[in-house]
Order: sequence, then structure tokens, then C-alpha cells
Amino acid sequence: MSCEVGILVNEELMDFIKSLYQQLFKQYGPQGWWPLLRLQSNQINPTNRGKFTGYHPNNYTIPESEIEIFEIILGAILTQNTSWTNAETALANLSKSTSLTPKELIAIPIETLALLIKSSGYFNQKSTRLHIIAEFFLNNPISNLVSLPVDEIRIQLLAIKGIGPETADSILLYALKKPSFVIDAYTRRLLSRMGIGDKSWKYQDYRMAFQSAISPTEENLRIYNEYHALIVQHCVHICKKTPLCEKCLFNTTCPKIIPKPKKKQTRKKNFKK
DNA sequence: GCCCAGGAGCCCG
DNA sequence: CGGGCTCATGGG
Repeated sequence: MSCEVGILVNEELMDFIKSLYQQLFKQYGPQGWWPLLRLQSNQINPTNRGKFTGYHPNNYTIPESEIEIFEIILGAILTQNTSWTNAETALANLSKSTSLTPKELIAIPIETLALLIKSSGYFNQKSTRLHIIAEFFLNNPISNLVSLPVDEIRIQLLAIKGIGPETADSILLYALKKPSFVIDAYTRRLLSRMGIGDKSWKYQDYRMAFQSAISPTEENLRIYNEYHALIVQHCVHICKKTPLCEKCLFNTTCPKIIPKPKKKQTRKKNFKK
């Protein structure tokens, strides 16, 4: 199925991808990604955090300002390999100490930044990377960036330390409203269990499969937005690491290809303590 | 205590 | 180019 210049996406696969979207949307409805702090019904505090109230189903005008765009960009970094709950707490802390602008973010010392975002994990890495990203957006104003073609913005984002393919596509799609399909671990898991792809498939192979089936146009922007969010919704609750196939809407059609015994998460031996 | 969460970079053969 | 390691908190 794969070749040197990427996978061959045939008609059957494209139909599958289009059909998968229809079924997910019918099951779960509009998801309203990406969440914003201002849409939280209450301020984040120890009792309401993690309730994911910042979503906005059926409202595709979000984000509405450069501040909100930058908030999404920061959130995309903070949530890397981290639950949104922990990233959200970090973002709320940041917003209390600064307006979320590149300029003000750079003014915060790295050490201070690290303390503010502690809850998101990897705080030493992420604090330095937030500085790098803030500097990029200071030198490359969003108003200029959005006028460029999506592929060109993507290349620029990927050149920034701390932004890999998934984060770049999340920023393009949810912050900059550019049609770039987001692939994550959930997407790979869902597709592989349904018999699509194999170990040779890389990020770009999955991305191209989706983008061949649903072309990256302005009019498909909403579908890109919802599709990724729907996959997350489905995989968090049903197609989990240990899947709940009995509750799954694809129960009768999915081949349920569950790969090998999962290897344990690497854990640092703590000798000095 | 364990596993996991909306990854990415770097190093090494 | 692929595999393995590192980063690290908070919730279940």
C-alpha cells in the first residue's frame, strides 16, 4: 500500500474516510473545538477545572482576535503529550500574569514561566519553547502570516523548535483557520484498528490520505475542524487503548485489529532523591 | 504504587 | 531511517 513517494490513496480508501466522518458526526455531533478561556462558564479553579466548558459547538468564528489566536497556539504547545486539563490550568495561570501576547510573554523570565505552566508537565522544555514561539510571532505578525499559502506557513512553523507536525497542523487548522488535517496518536490507532494503514505509514501518509479524500479547501475547513475533534471524542471514550468495542458504533464493521501487547511507558529511574 | 495524557527532539547504529 | 530515550505533572 505504500511506496517511496508516499501511499497510494485509492477510491475505496477515500470513500471509507468520507463515510467515517459522516458516521462519527451523526453519532457525536459538532464538537466545537478549540476551547477558549473566555468561553469558560466560570474561572478555572480547583473545583471546575477539566470540565472542558470552553468549547463552542456550531460556532466557527472562533478565534476572533489575534489574542485568541495566540492563546490557541500556546495551548497547542502546552497540551503536547499532556491532558488538556493540565494544559488548561497552565494557560489560566499564564493569563492571570500576562495578557497573552508574544511581547508580554517574552518579558517573563524563563524560570517564572516554568513555574506558571508547571501543571502542564515538561515545564522546563515548554517554557523555553514558549519563548521561542513568542519570538517567532513577534517577528512574523499573524496578520502577515495568514496571507501566505497554507503549505508555506506549515514549513515556517515546522522550522520552529518545539513545533512538530501535529502541533503545526493544529495551529494551522484551529488557530489560523487554514485547512491542514491534524493526525495524532488517536487517528493512527483508530485507522489501524479499522484496517487502514500499517507500520510503514508515517505522519504525512495519514495526512495525505485524509486530504485526498477531503480536499484542503476553504469550504472543507469545518469538516477538518470537526473530523479531528470527532476522532478524539471517539477514541477517548470508546476506541481507547483498551477498546470498548461493545459500545462502539463500528462494532459490526470494524475488523478490530488490536496490535501487539503494548509496551510500558518509559519511566525514569530516580536515583538521586 | 501504576498507567496514561490532544509530542517533539535528539542521539545512535 | 528507525528505535529508544528524555522530558514531568496530575488524575484515575
